[in-house]
Amino acid sequence: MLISLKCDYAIRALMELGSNKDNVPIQKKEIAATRDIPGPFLDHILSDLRRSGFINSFRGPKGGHLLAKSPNKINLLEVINNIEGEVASLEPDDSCCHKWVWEELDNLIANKLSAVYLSDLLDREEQDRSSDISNYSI
Amino acid sequence: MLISLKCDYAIRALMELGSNKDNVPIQKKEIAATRDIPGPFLDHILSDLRRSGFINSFRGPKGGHLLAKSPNKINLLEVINNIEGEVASLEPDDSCCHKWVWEELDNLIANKLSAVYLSDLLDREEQDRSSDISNYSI
DNA sequence: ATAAACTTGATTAAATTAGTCATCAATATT
DNA sequence: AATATTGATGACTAATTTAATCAAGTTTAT
Ligand code: FES
Ligand code: FES
Repeated sequence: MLISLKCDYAIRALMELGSNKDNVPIQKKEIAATRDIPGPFLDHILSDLRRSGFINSFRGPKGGHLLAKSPNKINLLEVINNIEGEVASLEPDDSCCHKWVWEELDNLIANKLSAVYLSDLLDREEQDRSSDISNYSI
Repeated sequence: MLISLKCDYAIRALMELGSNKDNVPIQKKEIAATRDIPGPFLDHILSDLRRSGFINSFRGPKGGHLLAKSPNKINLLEVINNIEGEVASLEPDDSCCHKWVWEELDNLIANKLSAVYLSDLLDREEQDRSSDISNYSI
C-alpha cells in the first residue's frame, strides 16, 4: 500500500464516526473493535485527528468522539497530510537530475487524493453493503 | 520522495549509461562518481538491472556496463517494478473498506510512470544543460 | 600469470513505522 | 465529595524496511 497503515487506520476511524447517524459520541473501544484498529495505537490517531480539527472528543463516562465537520468537507489529502505530515514529499537532494518526474507524480497524487471526500467513502461503503444484501437474497 | 532511494539510484545509473554516446562500457566507479551513488550499493543495483535485462555487463579489465535496450524502450514503471518489486502494492487485508481508493491511486501512478521513458529523462537533462549554458552567456 | 573489473551473498546500520504502557486529566453518576 | 469511566499525552519498545558495507569469488584483457 502506498499510504501508511496509520493513515489507513485514521480513515477507518473517520468512516466509523461518519457513519454515525445520531449525535451520541462513539467510544474508542467501539471504533477499535468494529474497524479493527489496535486500541492503544488508536489513542494517538484520535489525538492527531482532534488536533487537526477533524473530530471533537469528550472525556468521562458517556464520553467519546464525534466528527467535527461534515463528511463532504473532509478530503483524503488533508487527512493524510495531517496524519503523516506531507504525503510523498520531495527528497532533500535538489540537485537531482530527474526531480521533475517525482514532482509531477506528487502533484498527480495530491490532485487525486484531494478529490476524494469522506462522504465518497461512506457512500461507497453504503452501496457495497446493500449490494451484498441483494446478493444474499437472490 | 515517493520512490525509494535505491530506485532513484537505479534511474541515475541508467541515465549515465544512456548518455553514453560511444559503445565502450562505462565502469561502476565512473557511474558511482558522476551520479553520486555509494559504490558498494551500486553493485547490487547494477546486478538487479542486469537480471532484469536493462543492461549488459562485462568483467575483467576494460569491463563495464552498457544499456541493453534503447532508452525509448525503457519506462520508469518497468524499472521501479524490477528494482523494488511492485510500486505501491496493495495491502494484504482485502476486507478493507476503502481499498478502491488505493487501487485507483495505484493505477494512476502506474499510468504516469509507464508513460515516462528513459529517453524523456535524457532529453530533459540535455535541455537543462543547454539552458544552463545560455544563462551563463547572458 | 596477473591485475582489473564485475558478482554474489552474508552481514550490519540506520531509519521509519507500528505499537505498548503507564500516568495524568476530565467528567458523569451516585 | 468519592468513584468509576473515559480520553490525553509522552516515554518507551518492537518490528520492519531501507540503505548500505564487506569479503570471497568469477571472468577476462594484457
Ligand atoms: S537523481 Fe533523484 S531525481 Fe534525479
Ligand atoms: S481500511 Fe484499508 S482500505 Fe479501508
